[in-house]
Amino acid sequence: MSPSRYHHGDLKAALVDGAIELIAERGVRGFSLAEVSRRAGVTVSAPYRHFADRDELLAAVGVRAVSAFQQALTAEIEAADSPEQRAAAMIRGYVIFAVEQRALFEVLFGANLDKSRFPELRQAWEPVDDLLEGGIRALCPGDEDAATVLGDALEAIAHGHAMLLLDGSYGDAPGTVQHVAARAANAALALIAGRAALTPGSGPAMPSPAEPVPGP
Amino acid sequence: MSPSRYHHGDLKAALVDGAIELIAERGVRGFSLAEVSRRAGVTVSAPYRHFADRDELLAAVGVRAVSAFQQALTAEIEAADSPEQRAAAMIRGYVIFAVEQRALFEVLFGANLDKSRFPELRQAWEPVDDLLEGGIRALCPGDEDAATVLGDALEAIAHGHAMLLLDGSYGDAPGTVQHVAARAANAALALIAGRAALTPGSGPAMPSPAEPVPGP
DNA sequence: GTCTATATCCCGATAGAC
DNA sequence: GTCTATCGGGATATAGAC
Repeated sequence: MSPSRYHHGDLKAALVDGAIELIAERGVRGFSLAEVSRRAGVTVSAPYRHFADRDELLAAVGVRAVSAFQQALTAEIEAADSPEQRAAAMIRGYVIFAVEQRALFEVLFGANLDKSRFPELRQAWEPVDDLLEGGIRALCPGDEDAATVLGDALEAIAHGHAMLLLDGSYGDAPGTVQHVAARAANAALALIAGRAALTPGSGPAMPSPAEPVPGP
Repeated sequence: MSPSRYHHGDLKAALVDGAIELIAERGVRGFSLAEVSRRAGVTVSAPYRHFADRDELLAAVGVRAVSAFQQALTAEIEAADSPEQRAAAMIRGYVIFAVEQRALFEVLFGANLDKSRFPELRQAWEPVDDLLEGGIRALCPGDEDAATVLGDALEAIAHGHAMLLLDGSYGDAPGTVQHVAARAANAALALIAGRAALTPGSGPAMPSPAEPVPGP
């Protein structure tokens, strides 16, 4: 069955798939190039034909993760019919993605990849940025600063719920994911309803140093 | 002079201190018993006289972290004079603590300690939980469920801002920490102002959770 | 209570054979 | 493109000397 020399069909793709599986099992911390190689049935040196080092493989996973994230958010948005509902749907999709694609989510926000080294990663984020930012802007027509502040707060709501959910802070009873996602969406609606309190000083006293959308 | 040996000193405390320093430099991921031992000036086997294993030292750091967290939140609360301001102050303290005591914060939320193994950790959390949930209850007199939902949402706001801030999503310009903490507090106030949308089913009938709101 | 020494395991990365 | 072999590093943890 095994010839003395064995050429893999598409090792590069197999390594990315294996990395996702491994991260799903052990988290980003438990990821290692060696273990991924083992699972792909190749020696630890084989991956270096396709990736310069460990981080380059992680970055490839990251690109796929951003794409999946974008797809998930887009799917959620399509079912909504008002700016408010669209924002709530995005928050809901954000939380659900974190759980259902936990490995990808961990790579997105926990891999600490060097963005300057992997410009394709930063580039992959752009459509997601547009998606999030554009959805929020509809809530604050003609007020860019307000949209940025509101967008950051909404994202923090999504991210906070997602992280605490992944940490197990909400327990693991059946239905918890949908429950928490729904509550995150409701929190988003509550924040939108009370958003007048977001900018206490009516003027734009504090220009934001923040980037509109995250990306590790 | 700092002693290079702890033969007759308090190695246990020195290890906890060193662990915090190390985590502050390299994060929880970069923590290792070996490196902490090196920094304390003892061999890698010495800590095993005081801690059964690596996680037991981390748990000791965790207990100290919870205590410091509680202290930070309490200090913020004391300066507030209304339930809303108290909640906002807690969120602000939460975010600032995450940055100023980053190592402790990482242990609290990123060490993934087995709480069933370290009941003292779970016990240490109880006063903090009471602080967070109790402060919220004043906003929802006589409605425990609403208080829980609101409390979880507020905590998610704090946690989301803190995590994104630590991840560098908001950049590192001077003043960013105070700025983000203030925005998190404002988001808390906005959420409180619009909290009717948090419980779409039980509150006064609202046809749509978020109907058009007067713009800025 | 700490040290020396050791066992065992993991990792990332490279050189050269085929 | 993959393998074999290897280097250099680090980790946790234990046994026994002092």
